[in-house]
This record gives sequence, C-alpha cells and structure tokens, in this order.
Amino acid sequence: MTKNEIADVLTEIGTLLELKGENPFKVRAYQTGARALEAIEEVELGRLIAEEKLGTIKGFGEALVQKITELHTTGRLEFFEKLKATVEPGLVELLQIPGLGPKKIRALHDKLGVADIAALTAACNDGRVAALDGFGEKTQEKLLAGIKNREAYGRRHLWWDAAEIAEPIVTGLRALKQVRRAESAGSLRRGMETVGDLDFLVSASEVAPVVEWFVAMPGVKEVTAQGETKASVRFESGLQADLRIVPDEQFVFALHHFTGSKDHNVQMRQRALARGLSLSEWGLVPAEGEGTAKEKAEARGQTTDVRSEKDLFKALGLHFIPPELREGLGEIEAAERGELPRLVEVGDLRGAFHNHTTASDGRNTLVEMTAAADALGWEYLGIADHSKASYQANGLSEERLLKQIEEIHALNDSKRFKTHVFTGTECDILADGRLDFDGALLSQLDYTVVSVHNAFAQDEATMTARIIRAIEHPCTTMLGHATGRLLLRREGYRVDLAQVIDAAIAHGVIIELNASPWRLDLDWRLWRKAADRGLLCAINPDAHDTDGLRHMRAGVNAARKGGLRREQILTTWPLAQVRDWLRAQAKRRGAKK
DNA sequence: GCCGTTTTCGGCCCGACTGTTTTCAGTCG
Repeated sequence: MTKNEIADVLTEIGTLLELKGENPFKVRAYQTGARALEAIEEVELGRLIAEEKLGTIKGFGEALVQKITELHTTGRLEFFEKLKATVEPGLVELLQIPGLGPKKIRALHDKLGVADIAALTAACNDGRVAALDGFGEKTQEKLLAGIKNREAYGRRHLWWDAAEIAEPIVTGLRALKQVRRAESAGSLRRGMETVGDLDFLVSASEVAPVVEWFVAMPGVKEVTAQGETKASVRFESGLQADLRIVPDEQFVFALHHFTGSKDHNVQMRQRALARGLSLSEWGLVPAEGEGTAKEKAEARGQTTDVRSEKDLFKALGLHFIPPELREGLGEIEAAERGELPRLVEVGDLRGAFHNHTTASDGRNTLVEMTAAADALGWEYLGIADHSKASYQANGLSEERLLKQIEEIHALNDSKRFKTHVFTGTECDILADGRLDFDGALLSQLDYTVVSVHNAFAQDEATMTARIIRAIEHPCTTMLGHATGRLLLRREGYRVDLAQVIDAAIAHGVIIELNASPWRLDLDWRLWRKAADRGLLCAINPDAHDTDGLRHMRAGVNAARKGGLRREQILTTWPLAQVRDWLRAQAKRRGAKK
C-alpha cells in the first residue's frame, strides 16, 4: 500500500473510533499519525520500515508503527477490518451534517435506531428527534436544513474564488469607523489550494455596528451565529464566513490563532506550556495559577509587549513563520533552528513560459498577451500553444508553429514591447511517451513544455514510463501540469511522482508549478524536498487570456507553501540568466542527439 | 495512542456559541 492509502486508513480508523465514543486523544493520535505520514516521501517510508526506524518519527508510537508496517507490507490490517465491521457504514456520513458530532450520532443511533441519513430524515420529519433528551425543535430543524444543503455546505472552494470574495469584505470592514484592524485568517491566509470557509478577524472600538454590517452584507442567505465576539453567515453559494471581533491588544494573538492550522496551533501551545506559558487567542500568559488564560490576560495586561506576530514567535524563541508554512509540518522546529527558507514573493516574478494565444485555444492574440505581460513589467513571456494532437484545443500543425515562430521573431525585432517573447510549444506527450513534434522542429524553439492531455486512464506503471520517456527526450525543457488534476473536479492521473521527479532531476528538466487556480500542479507538498534535491521549478500561469496572467499569484502562494526560495524558480530569474540557461540546455541536447 | 528538564503514568490546547438546560454538554474551529 502507498503512504497516502495508509494515511487514508489511519484517518478512517480515527473517524470510526470517534463514532464509537473512544478517547478523543486516541482519535487525535490516528489523525496526526495520518498527517505525519503524508509528510514523508514514499521511498523514505519504505526505508524507515525496512530499517525499523519508523518509531523514531514524532507521532508514531508502538501501535501506529505496527499498523503502518502491516498495511505497507500486506496491504491489509486486521484491526481495521474488525473495527469497520462494528460500525454501521451510514453513521460515517452523518458526521458531515453540521451540528452532528459523535455523541449526538450515538444518541440517535442508540435511542432511535438511526443509522444513516435517510433514517435521520424520517426521524426528524415525524418529530422523534425533537422528543429526545438533549435535542429539541431547533436542533431537529437545523438537522433537516443541514441534510438538505449538505452538498453545498460541505463543498470546498478554490483559493482564488474565496480570495475574490474575501478581499472586498476586508476592505469593507476596514472602512467602518469602529474598526481598527481587519484581516482574513484561516486557510485562505495560509494559501491553501482550497478553502472550506472564510475567517475574518477585526479589532474594533465597538462590536455591535461591525456585527450588524457583517450580517447585512449583500449575498448573505442565513445568519448561523451572532454573539458578543463572533458572527457567522452563509452565502447563497453555501460558503460560510465567520467574523471574530477582539480588543486591539489581543488582535495579534487572535490573528495567529484563527490563521492556524490546527496542528500548528497545538504545537505552538505545547511549546508555550513547556516554557511555563499558556497561549490562546487571548494572549500569552503564565500557565501557573488560577483562572483562565483570558482572565489572566485581562488582569495582568501581560500581552502588551507583543504587538505583531513576529513578537509572538520571538516570545517563544522562534523566527517569524509565514502563514503559508503554518501546517504543523516541521516549521516550528525549523524556525527554532533559524532554518526557515526565505520564501519567493510575487514581486520576484519576471516572466512565465506556459501561455496560450488565439493560435490554439487562447482568447487573446500574441500581441495582446505580450502587451499584458509588458504592462505587468515582465522581462519575458513564453508562448506555448498546444500541439497538433490536441485537436480539441486547436493544436498547431508544424506549418502553423513555424509561422508563429516567425511572428514572434518579428515582434521581438520590432521592439514594440520591452517584454522579450520566447518561442515555445506545449507539446503533447503521446500515449506511448513520444512527443507530438519531432526533434528537428522542436530544436528551432527556445523551449518545449511537454504535457499529457489524453489517455488519462492508463495504469500507473504505463503513465509513469510514458512521462519519463518524454522527460528523456533531448528537446524537453519542462514538464507541464505533472498530474493533470483539476481541484474539486477531477483527480490527477495515476503516476509515480517520485520516479518522475528523479528523472527530471537526472535530465536537468524543469517541472512547472502550474499556477492555474484549478491546477496548482505539482502539489506544494512535494516541492520542498524535490527542490532541495536539485529540481528546478517554473511557475507558469497556463494563461488562456490576458486575465489569466494574474493567476501567477496563486502559483506563488503554492510555491511559498512548498517552501520554495526565489533562486529555485526559473521564472524569477532575470532575462539574461534565463537566456543563458536555455542556450546551455540547447547545447546539451545537441550533444545528446 | 503518544509522550517525557513533571519520563513509564497521567496528562494531552483552549475558548465561544447554541440549544438545551436551570448549570452544562456538544460542537466547532
């Protein structure tokens, strides 16, 4: 079994134990174990198991080591099979309904025999739920509403879409006269590729007017909570937005808390405790003595010397950790050692290579795309229209590509724009791994992006061999969207990315970080280790119109989450350096042929 | 189930809000 499959099993064990009413800390141990597993490379896991060193990693004790080893070697786990048999399968989906946790599900099951959503709907409709101890009319209504809307409510949203909704809200909050500071927090601030809901944090002189503004925003369909310090609303789309309001001196602590992630926060609080301090959204106070952290923070005014998140990290002996890295994946240890990477920034970008024009399936012409890149201040723009095998995308024939090369040379010679245009192609990787154009044509281009656009259903071994064959082609400059995934819509094709990354490093081929908000492919989780082993990245927007060039920001987000530094990304290099690099590549491929 | 300058047992991050209660459990983040 692969590590991700094993991680899924561990997560499911956690869920099942939760439904059985097991010790919540045991549940958490399985969940953190699953995440810790995801952070290990596939080959590394094999090595750790073979050398019986899995137990040296934090989060894996005796029980998890045994279970992971059994799953890895046999693909089965008796404990899991037996556990599954004791829990009715319909109970798991009940967890998706807002307001239902393990305790309530157990009560519904034990007292009413409810074992799935259909049975719960029936029990709500004839009033049996409201009659239960601890339940009531309102709960029953909420459950029915939750069942009805569970698809929309459970849905996640692309980071890009969430950001477009959140930004005007932050602007609106800042414009209120009672508001001193306002930020969006949560997974949006951490730059996650998808976002479950929006979190807004505000410090204000007065609470009520801010809450009133928030719940009355256009598009709000339902107010799901409205209290002294927080309010929650749901938009027509099903997206939920939470607002928290705190006194200004607590803003930093609350911002850190609500930015998360949960794992990061747990580790930060444990670190605080180890130093005799208690960290919460209210402040950083001595752990000793009576009273809650909130009371202590209010009584002693301890927190005034922490005015920024930087101060907060410093108070715990840490360098500042950018929000994108706060996933509980070792960033705290790195911050302690002063080994956090200096992350790439949007302003570091100087161009991009994977862009389309009206010649294939783009909606803007070569000149329009170049003008847009010029307006962004880019030093260079690579044009990579589809190749002929992508018939559905109006892929270019050899003749049309040759004509485009001439047009680009003419445009560069005209000096009409400051931006230099590189000639390229997004060349299809055919089903057997050959490229759609021959080497004689590809050699006339500045660069070649190779991508998979068909035969997605190939088995993993076939797909892996296919992509590696394309990487080995002497004309290949970079691999486009490595897995072909479309977030929230389509899984990527099955491919052994570890082998693909190894091949790319061995052949000096770049892997792109496709910045399209639907793709963000290669996934950020894989970048850090790959780049440290020598893989060069290129952030590319895969733009199909001038507006698509803006998507680079989403790519930078993903690169930052992946821990990438500027120098590890070709598209931050100045024009002269990129030219030199491409020429050196061409020379090398000449030698290989 | 994990973990240890509180180390092999007894903790485990902490608080708000809701709906049900009449002092609090459950859920959520």
